[in-house]
Amino acid sequence: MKASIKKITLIEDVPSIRENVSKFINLHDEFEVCKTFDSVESFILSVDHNSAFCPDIILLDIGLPGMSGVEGIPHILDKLPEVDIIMLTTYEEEEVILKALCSGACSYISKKASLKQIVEAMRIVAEGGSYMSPSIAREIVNHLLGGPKKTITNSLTERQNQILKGLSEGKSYKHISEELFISIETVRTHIKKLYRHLQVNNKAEAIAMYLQGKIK
Amino acid sequence: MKASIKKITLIEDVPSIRENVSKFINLHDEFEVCKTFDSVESFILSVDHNSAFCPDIILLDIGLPGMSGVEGIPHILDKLPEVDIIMLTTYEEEEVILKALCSGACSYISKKASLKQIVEAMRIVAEGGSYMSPSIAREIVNHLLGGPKKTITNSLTERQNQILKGLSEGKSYKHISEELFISIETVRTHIKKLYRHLQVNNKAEAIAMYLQGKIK
DNA sequence: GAAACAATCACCCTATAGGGTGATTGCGAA
DNA sequence: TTCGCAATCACCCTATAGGGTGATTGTTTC
Repeated sequence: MKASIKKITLIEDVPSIRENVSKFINLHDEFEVCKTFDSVESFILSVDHNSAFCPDIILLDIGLPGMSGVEGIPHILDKLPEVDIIMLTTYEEEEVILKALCSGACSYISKKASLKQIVEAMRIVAEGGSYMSPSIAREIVNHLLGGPKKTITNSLTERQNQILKGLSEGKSYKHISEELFISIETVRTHIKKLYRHLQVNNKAEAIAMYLQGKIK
Repeated sequence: MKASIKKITLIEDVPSIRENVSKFINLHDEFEVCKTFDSVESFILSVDHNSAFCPDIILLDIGLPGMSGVEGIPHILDKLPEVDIIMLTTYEEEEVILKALCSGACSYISKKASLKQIVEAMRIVAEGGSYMSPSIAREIVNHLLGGPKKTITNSLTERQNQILKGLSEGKSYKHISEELFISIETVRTHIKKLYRHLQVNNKAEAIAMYLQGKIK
């Protein structure tokens, strides 16, 4: 693993940054910048015209003209599902970074970081890790909980939760009633009450709340 | 903010660790260990009997006798929603740590880390951040994508996606048909086809797939 | 230019969901 | 000990969902 040279592609619209970063990366034996692009569009075109071309890591500017870096991630992963994407950010814009990570980027690094740090981030990623600053890490942990503190607002009874869980698994009222050894009428009663409690009018909305972790 | 002394509670079953960590933390002016407990149960009891008691940060052993640390997190957050929980782990068991973070822990630290590092992690958390090693960070990024590579399997047509989106927002067939300027029969046809495509039999299952990001 | 398929619409029928009202039991808090 | 409320069940009615079959139009692909 350590022996193989990782192929790097850089997508960045500012020529000077493109050149400086490329040069610095190429000073390291384990990395090699294969190609550089000034936009996601031109990168995609290149991949379409040469299916053999497949970098190991893409350094992707977050603020590109035309299609932004974040928008570009799904398109890139669509073509190259195995590639590791590191976002290059100007500031630590937490929301944008979180969105990039959710879209499939596996790490990010500030352009203000030293070139040394950029290479360090690439090493971490090449070894299957992901660099993350404390503030972004916390942001992500909050995201895991489905939004900071909105979660705690609603809360259902045990029974209501059991039944809502059943609903979200696609079970019918009848099926649920049989599983819980209660009448289908009782199931209906619980559902009516939990709808009112959640202020929704149908299964779909209730399930959406449940799956998005806005309950309990 | 910096001026206030953070109140720390330690939940750890091994007395020697409890004492050593407490003593070391108390050497630092910004932190103060208020109380220590040997189990989540005894901590909860204490909170119930003294509602005024509210630490800022809880250091929670992941491998406790009785209720484990991970199991204890929701119970603790139920009583003290605002508290920051740092898990104390023996090894970097990625699955367990991920589960702990999903349950509401905001960071974790290895017991093998130096006492200095534990205090460092506490500082990061006190400032609203979260410590995270590269391997755990990567694990979490993968989790954000809803499991490594399962996502890319299914894919629906544009129309099917629009309609599924409508369904997951709780809209009726009729409502959707009006929004898209098509007949309700057409909506029904699309839905029948997308159900077959996703191998489901009702709204609930389709919505679950949609919201869990298993589509497109 | 035939074959495949997305998008559109129609009619059949049954099953399921959703809203309203009302009742009983049993528990825990005021 | 009354009040509130969770859990249980019943019957009313209408709206919506779901499955089957079949047809037309237009685009894309081989």
